[in-house]
This record gives sequence, C-alpha cells and structure tokens, in this order.
Amino acid sequence: MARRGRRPAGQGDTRESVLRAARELFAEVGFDRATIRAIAARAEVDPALVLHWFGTKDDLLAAALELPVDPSRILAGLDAESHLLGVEVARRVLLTFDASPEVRTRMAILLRTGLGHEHAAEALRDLIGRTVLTTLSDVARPDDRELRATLVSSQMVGLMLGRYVLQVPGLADAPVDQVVAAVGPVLQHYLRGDLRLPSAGTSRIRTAR
Amino acid sequence: MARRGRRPAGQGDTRESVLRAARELFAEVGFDRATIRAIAARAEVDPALVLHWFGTKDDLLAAALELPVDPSRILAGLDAESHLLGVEVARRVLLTFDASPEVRTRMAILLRTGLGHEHAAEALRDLIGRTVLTTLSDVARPDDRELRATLVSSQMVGLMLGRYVLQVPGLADAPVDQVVAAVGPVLQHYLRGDLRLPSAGTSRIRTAR
DNA sequence: ACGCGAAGTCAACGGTTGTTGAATTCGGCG
DNA sequence: CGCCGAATTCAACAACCGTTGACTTCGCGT
Repeated sequence: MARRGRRPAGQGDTRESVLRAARELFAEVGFDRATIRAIAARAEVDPALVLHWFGTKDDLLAAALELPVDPSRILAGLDAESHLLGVEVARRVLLTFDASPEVRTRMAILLRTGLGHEHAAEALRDLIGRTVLTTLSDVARPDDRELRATLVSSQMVGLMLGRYVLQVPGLADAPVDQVVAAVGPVLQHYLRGDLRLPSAGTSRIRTAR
Repeated sequence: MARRGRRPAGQGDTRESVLRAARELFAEVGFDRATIRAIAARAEVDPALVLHWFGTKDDLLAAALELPVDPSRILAGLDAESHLLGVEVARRVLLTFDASPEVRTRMAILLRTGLGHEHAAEALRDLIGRTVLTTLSDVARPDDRELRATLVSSQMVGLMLGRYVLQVPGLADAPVDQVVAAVGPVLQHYLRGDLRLPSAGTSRIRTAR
C-alpha cells in the first residue's frame, strides 16, 4: 500500500487534510508533542510531504494559527448605549464557540501552544491585547480603554480555558444561557462601568433594567 | 572542575536546588522544552543526579507542581456579608501574586504544563474546580455553588495568565489597586450576586456603597 | 504522444532526549 | 582507623525528532 509517486486524482486537497490533521494534533497535545510524523500519519501521508508543503514545523504552526473567524465580524453592529451590551457580547462569543468545534479547536491551539512557543505567544498576546482592543474600542468607554479591553479578554480567555480546553466540571456542562447570564453583566461592567476603587465613592454595575 | 564522587560538605541541599532549577525552567519554557540536561545545568549538577533524586521526569514535574501557598490560608476569615467581599478576595489574591515571585512561578508552571501534560492538567482542573470551591464555599451563596466557584476561578486564572505569564501590556503594568477595583465587584457578583438572566427581571451588582 | 513540473515517497543523516549502570568519592558510624 | 552506604559523576544506549535529497509517478499543456 501507499505506493510511490503522485497519487491518482479524485481525493480531496491533500495540503488541506494535512493542515486539518496538524490543527487537531496541535490542539490535542500541543506543539512539541505533536510530531511531524504523527501529523503525517493522521493525514495518511508521508512525513516529508508535510514539510514539502509547509517548509518547516514552525511555518506549519503559523499556518494553523490563523483565526477561524474574524472577531470584528462576530461583534459587529453592537449598540454601545444598550445596558445589555455585555450580555450581547457574551452571548455572541459563547454561541460561536458552542456551535463550532472548528472554532474551539483553534482556540485550543492558541492556548496550548501559546504558552511555550514564542511564535504563538505573540499571537495570543495580540488576541488578548490588540485584537479585542480594536474590535471593542467603539463600544467601550473612552477612559482606560486598554485596561477595559484586556479585562474583557482575560475573563473570556479564562472562561474558554475552563469550559472548552480543560472542561472543568461545573463550567463545561452549564447551559449557554446560564453562563451568558452570569458573565454578561461582568462584561458590561468592564466595558462601560466605573472602574475606580469602590471605597473612594459609590459605583454600581447595572446588569439589566 | 566538577570532579567525581560525593561533594565535600558545606553547600546547601542539592536536591532542593535541583527542584528550584526545575521549577524555574518549567515555568519559563514548559514541560517538554525543559530538558533534564538543562535543569541539571542550571543546578550545576550532573543530569543523572536529577533522576537519581526524582526517579523520572514525570515525577519531577509532580514534585514541582505543589502549590506554594495554601489557598484556604489566603482566604481565611472572610466576611461573607460584607459588600466588599469580592474586593477583599481580589486584593488578597493579587497582593499575594504581586509580592511573591515564587508564587508566580508556580502558577506559571501550572498554566504552562497544565495544557499539554495530562498529569498537570488534572492539577489545574482541581485548582479551578475543587480547591477554589472548598475554600470559597462558606462565603459564596448556597445556590449554584459550583458554578460560582468556577466562574471566580476562570476570571482569576484568565487574569493571571494575562498579567503574570503572558504579560499583556495593558494588564501587566496596571497598578494593583486599579485591577482590584475593577475585578473586585466582579468577584462580588459571582460570589453573592444574582446569576439569573437579566431579561427575566432586575438585578444589580453593588460594588460598594 | 510526450515531456516537464508538481505531487508524493523512501531512506537516511545528525542531533537531542530520557534513562541506565558502573565507577568514584566522601561523610559518618563503630 | 576502616568501612559502608549515600551522593555524585561518567559514558553510553536506544529511541525519536526535524529535516534533506534523490527518486518515482502522475496530470496536463503543447
């Protein structure tokens, strides 16, 4: 089996199936343990072919790291004045992840590899920092914009880590609505609320009307 | 230099210095890239000695994973009725981490290795789930206790990931007080607030009076 | 029909890794 | 003082890794 030379036509794009196998393995076991040989085996292909398509293992990671969805597309058309802004953000993000295994896989790659490999650490830093900052900057309050964006990111990343990657019991099996209800007001607070120290005055976070 | 045989007495516990070197490297580069040889080199010791003390590399990781501080000790004596409960929790945790590089290192190990190595993933799941649950169960509202605890954990883990491990710009350089002021009300909400969907009624999160 | 380049495979290389067993040196106990 | 066991080192092994270069086979344009 697996004779030499070019394969007879008919089956799908080989390059794509290699990339899919790579994404799966990166998500499952991280960068170092996802060996090129294992990726090739899952794609039913020779190890050399992987590097023939992607050059080097780092390049393969870079190719696997692209975000599956444009964050600004998910969060388009938000009403900055609504007191349900935070809830709406939470709902959209949670629904996107709950609906698509593909999206969850990419996030798992980002988290698994972004904590050892500098190449991916930069991507993760970007997601938490710049990306969310730009997509939320026109609905967030103008003061402390950077802090607000990173706080939103930190809560969402922590949530995804627990719910989708680690699958912590109480969090992974909770219904979407419940999580949205709990987290929504928090995002509302981070986006539009008063971030100053409570002891210096009175501040309230309105979760709804 | 580095002659054979037992070392002349005088210098400190070798086993301990190996463990320290291992913790540093696990925190810096994760499990796979922290080679036994590199750990031995940092501890100025032969690689074989590392395994002589700890048996196997997995055992070494297990030894390095122990929590540096008892969470229940940090969170002892909280006033469940105070509307500053969340702020107090945030302050204590943040101060603990900001003050001690040792604590930050252990958390970095947990996050870096807990996302590839199943051995550590369990420890991380435990921290997010059971540990925080038990230490907060007597100040959290009795309903949805598990969800409340995991939500608190997810926020704090996300925060530590961004602030201490990834060192995201807007978050890593913010003063403690500001972060406490922003996150405190959120923890208050998770611990004591109404987690039901806002559209089903009115709910407010009092951050302070 | 035919050849050129792309797609795919094979076998091998040099390097690194975790782990092991024998050899060596020293502290401490009798 | 002499010796036993613990502490430390050395050298080596087998496995595995990423990467490379030569080779083969097919699709397609002319």
